[in-house]
Amino acid sequence: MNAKNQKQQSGKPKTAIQPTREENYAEWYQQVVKSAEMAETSAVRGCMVIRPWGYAVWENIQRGLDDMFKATGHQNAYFPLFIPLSYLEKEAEHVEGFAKECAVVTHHRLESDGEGGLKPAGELDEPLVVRPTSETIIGATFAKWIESWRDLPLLINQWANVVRWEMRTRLFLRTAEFLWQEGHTAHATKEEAVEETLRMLEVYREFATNWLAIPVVTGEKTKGERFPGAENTYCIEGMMQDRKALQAGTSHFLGQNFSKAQEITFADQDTNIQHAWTTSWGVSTRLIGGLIMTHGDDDCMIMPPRVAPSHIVILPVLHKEETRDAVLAYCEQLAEDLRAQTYDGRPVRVEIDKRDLRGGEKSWQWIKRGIPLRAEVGPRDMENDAVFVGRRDRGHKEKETVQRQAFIDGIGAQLGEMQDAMLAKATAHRDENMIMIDTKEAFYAYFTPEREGTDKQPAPIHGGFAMTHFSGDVELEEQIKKDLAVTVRCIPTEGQGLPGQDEPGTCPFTGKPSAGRVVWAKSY
RNA sequence: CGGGGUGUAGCUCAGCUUGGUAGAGCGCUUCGUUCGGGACGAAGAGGUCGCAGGUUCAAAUCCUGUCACCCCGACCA
Repeated sequence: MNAKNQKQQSGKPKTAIQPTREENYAEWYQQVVKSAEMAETSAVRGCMVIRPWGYAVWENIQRGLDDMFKATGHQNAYFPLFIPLSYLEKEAEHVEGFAKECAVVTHHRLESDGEGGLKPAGELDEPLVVRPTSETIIGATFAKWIESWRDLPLLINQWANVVRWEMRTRLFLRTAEFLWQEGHTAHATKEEAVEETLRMLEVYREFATNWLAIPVVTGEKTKGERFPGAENTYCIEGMMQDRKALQAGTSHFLGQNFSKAQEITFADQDTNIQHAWTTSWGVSTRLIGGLIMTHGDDDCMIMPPRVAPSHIVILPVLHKEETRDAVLAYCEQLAEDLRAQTYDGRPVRVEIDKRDLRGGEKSWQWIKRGIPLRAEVGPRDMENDAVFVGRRDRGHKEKETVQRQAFIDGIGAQLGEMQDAMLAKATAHRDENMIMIDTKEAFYAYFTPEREGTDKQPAPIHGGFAMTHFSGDVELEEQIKKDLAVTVRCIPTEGQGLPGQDEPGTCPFTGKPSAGRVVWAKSY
């Protein structure tokens, strides 16, 4: 069904994109990615082109996180894209976990196939794996760098692309190639390594909450969901608007598994040779998918100001030739004054859209991109020394005239308010859809879609985060996954104020004792 | 990798059942009228119908294979 048909179909309000979230959430997501001009599919299967408006978001994410990594003592470095196959083979669980999704380079040149085409030639002695993650190649380097306890801790981060040959891909959420950062650290003691793992988990929580306005639950993964080769995996889990969970970042305590596999050893203060304790942690362009699914609405994207590529667009109303130059000059001055203001410790990011397009069309394009503020400026505003302002997290007709100077002076505060409002809204949605469940029947009912009307279609959006006691049986978790496609998202870490989290109780599925509640949900 | 669906103009799609040599809307270009809100009129450009075979006098249409994308599973950040 095309947009036109849908528009004519009924009296419902016209939305900037179709379908609405309620009608078809998965399709809505794809329309946002496309219509907000963030990314598109490419000629290469499973790989995306990140467009300037989407890439600018990634640059802001990088900047914010990188500052936090530096502030916690980490340094950036860069390691090879290619990993010798033998490296990957060293850690048994690790290989098993990644083997199925590795791209492998077997040749190093091309030659003519005699029919006008090219064929690979020069077979490599040892195949190279395109990194799916860099524990092994960085571990091998660490083994060379570390000799003494004085070399520890070693705190390294890499910004890079990785490749995981996934069966099914979705822009930003799961692509064959994606951009991410991976932190890798080595420590003298287990305690220090665990502390590092939790420190970076907290950095991720802080970033997701205060930069992306995505409220997250932090916690530990169950054995079945753990990173291949890790002792413990911790994660941040956000709730999307369809109430499914999105794993938005992970932090792994790797114990001595990788240091033993790769001989990362050091001489301690008693001259004994010891294996180091390592960690790794990462977030990826998937965060942008989380941003879309947390904040977007039926009119497309809404950017939290802190990571928005631009904060405000000035839309000059230029159709009268005699006022054109004056309006433009007024807009230029306004832009200059706004840029002199700061938000989040940096100059306000301002655009002027002078393109010769119809006002409505232009305005809708910026609405779809999710820019926080739109200022329409025409002769009338100029006469009143005012601007006509719309805020993206409010209705598109809810615009108001503001005195120019008051608007300029208040822009930083207004962006801050919008950032806070977005977090508050997302948090309320999360809290509304978080429930404590104490019986197996109630649990199964909660995750079984309700049928509505006569068409027998499952309710498209249902469920949420269910907190139950849990005995920890791997088989039970498997069974529930099979029955309902629901998994334990995490065993929440303490002190998040989650209801009943730390109270002991009884597992509703097995009747066995349980130390505390875990979070169950369907997930991406 | 299993089940389902779709590939036709830049985009969204019709045409396929019943084979006869390419259509619409949007977008784009030009001109005019408009313009505080996703305009209207006129003219114009644009496609070897995903790809490869086969059947046929003739294939977008029928058959086989193949590739890509989407949805549901399995896998996963």
